[in-house]
Amino acid sequence: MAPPKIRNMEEFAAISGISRPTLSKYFNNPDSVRKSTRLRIEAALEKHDYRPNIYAMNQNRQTTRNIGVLVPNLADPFFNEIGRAVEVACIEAGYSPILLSSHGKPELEAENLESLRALKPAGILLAPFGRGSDRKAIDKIAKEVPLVLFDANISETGAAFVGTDNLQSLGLIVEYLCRSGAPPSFFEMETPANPNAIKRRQAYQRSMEAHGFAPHILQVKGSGWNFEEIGQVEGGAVLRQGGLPTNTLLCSNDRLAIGMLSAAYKLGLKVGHGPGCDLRIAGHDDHPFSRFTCPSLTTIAQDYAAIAERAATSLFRIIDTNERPATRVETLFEGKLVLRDSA
Amino acid sequence: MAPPKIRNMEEFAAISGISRPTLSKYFNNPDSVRKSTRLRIEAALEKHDYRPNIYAMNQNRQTTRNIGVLVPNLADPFFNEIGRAVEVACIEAGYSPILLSSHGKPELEAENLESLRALKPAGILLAPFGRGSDRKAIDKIAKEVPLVLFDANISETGAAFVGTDNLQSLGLIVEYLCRSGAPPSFFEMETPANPNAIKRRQAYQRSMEAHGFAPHILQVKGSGWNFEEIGQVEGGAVLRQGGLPTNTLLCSNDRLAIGMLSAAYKLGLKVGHGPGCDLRIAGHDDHPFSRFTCPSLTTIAQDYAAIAERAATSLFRIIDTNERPATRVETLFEGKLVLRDSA
DNA sequence: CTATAAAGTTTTCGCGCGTAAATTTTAAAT
DNA sequence: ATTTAAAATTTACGCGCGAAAACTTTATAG
Repeated sequence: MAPPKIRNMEEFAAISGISRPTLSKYFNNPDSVRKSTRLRIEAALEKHDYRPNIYAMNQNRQTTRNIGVLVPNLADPFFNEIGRAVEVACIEAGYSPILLSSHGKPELEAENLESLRALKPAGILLAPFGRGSDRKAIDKIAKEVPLVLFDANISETGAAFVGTDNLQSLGLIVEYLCRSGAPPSFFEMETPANPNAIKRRQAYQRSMEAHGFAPHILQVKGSGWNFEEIGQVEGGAVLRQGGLPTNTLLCSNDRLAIGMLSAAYKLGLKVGHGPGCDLRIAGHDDHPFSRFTCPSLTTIAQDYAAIAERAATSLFRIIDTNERPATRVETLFEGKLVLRDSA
Repeated sequence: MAPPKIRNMEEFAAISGISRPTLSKYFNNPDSVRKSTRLRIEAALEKHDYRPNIYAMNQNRQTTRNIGVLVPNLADPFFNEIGRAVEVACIEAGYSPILLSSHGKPELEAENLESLRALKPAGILLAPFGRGSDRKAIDKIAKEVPLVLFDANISETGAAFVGTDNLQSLGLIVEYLCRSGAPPSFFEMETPANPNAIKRRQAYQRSMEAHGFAPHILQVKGSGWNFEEIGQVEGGAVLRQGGLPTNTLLCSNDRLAIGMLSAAYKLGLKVGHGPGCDLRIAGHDDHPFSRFTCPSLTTIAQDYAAIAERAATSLFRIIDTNERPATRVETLFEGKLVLRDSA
């Protein structure tokens, strides 16, 4: 390391014996220079640890190498995992992801999109709230910046969508529950903000009818992101009240199921599929905690790694080709049944 | 809204009838201009929605308004909450927080610090890994940028530290457990990476001795951040093996306790303090899920709001006064006992 | 060895803003 | 009305880099 710190690219050019424009090319794309000069530059970099000023770099670039990644709530383990997977995919493709969370507040979504716009990102990967989303705000920014939706779909918005095939995944778990015991009732919130929840309800109905059973849907009050709380309080009320057609409950997502399991425990109900069990409870999403609930939770695992990968590559293609796809592509991955002790 | 979009501050100056240097002052500190002109600027802003180019803004500023916030793992609800609280504190103080997670990988910590350095932040709030942290990397960046540690302390590093008083909090829960039943054994990982874990063990020992009991520490194998898994597997082994001096277990943190609860459930052990219970289990941190475990978890709640607030204000003071405090201040907040069903 | 394209160099400009100095205007106090 | 300080304007420069044009060097092939 040299005592005189390098202040800018000009100084680094002087000390490394490479012209500044060539260095500029290198930093914007190392593959755009000849291999021999690339090695010379990298050798010099190791000796003097210079890094170009990112603010000056991005000032004149019409488009940066930043990718905005916005999810509704990083505190939700599902979004944490998928957000992380998307982040990794961006890094591997040579982009700089900026992962933002709206902390469960839909109004923060539009605000975060505005913040992202100020960063002049090359593209945006958005997992929208759905109903709570400001559709106009999303459409507006989608006009300026390539934008791909994932997890939750909003029709006709963004250049593409990648998510889970709720029709398939609900079919899978309804089939399992019917085959292994009594057909399930469906437990969900009254006014789900998330479009997946709505699709899951519809898929539940269709699947039940396909098996020749009458759907039975329990819709409870509650809004926001405190799903466990809602599952515990309202689910407990459902269990106390009784009158369920069968002993089997399918929850719209694992977090509701976790609350429901907690309520069942408090009521002294034994959950599971073994002998002497009072109740079967299943969820959806394979929440990281569903392996540690009491009993462990039977659920559907979403292929979040595939979703993240596909969403990212879809965006990169749009960025690289610099043209929006003619038709908006929707890609759905299948869920997998995860059998545990609760159902 | 006017059709001709404003491209830079000069155009906005022309259209708003305010000189560009005054606008520049306004954007860097709205209170630095007279109220009447501030209102004129803001009126013009509403009409033309111009926003200065952040890259050009930060290029010449020796220090930006960015605050880097780095936590070891945003997937951990505790860090998610405290990270969010820190974020809010920064926003309220007029800074732009940049929240980064090292995803449980200590080697990412140094990398993230480097990324933050490139953003020329006004300051950094760091919750370090502890043992896994690259102390030299932290010290290096702390020389350039005001840096305040929170949650986990690393002696003599950073300008200040804010965290929880583990001595007090462990004393509180050990006292409760001893008073309400048998004295607890302490369950933890063999080589905890986090300095808090080490302090908690020491605090447990002291507290037990103060109550006239012999400490009994169970150290199990395991590393990384899969605490629930470790609690389930290794905790289950401990329970099966038997030979515990009492029926009471105090876990080093809630996530271990959650795994332990899961193991106890699988073994058919009834956890709680009521009649007919086999085992008492307590944790530490008041994890968001500890209200929904079976049974709900007795634990210690850290005052993360206070920690976040104090860490942020400590940093702001250093930034504003532009001088490191003569002595490194360590602030510890008290934990609160949260009584639930598990102990 | 020569032709030719590819890659590197030199030179120059400008992005959008921060910032400083000198000057003029405005507002508050006498 | 006068004084005076505070605030706004005018003017000018430079930050660190992207980017383009014209020129020179290097590499590869025939």
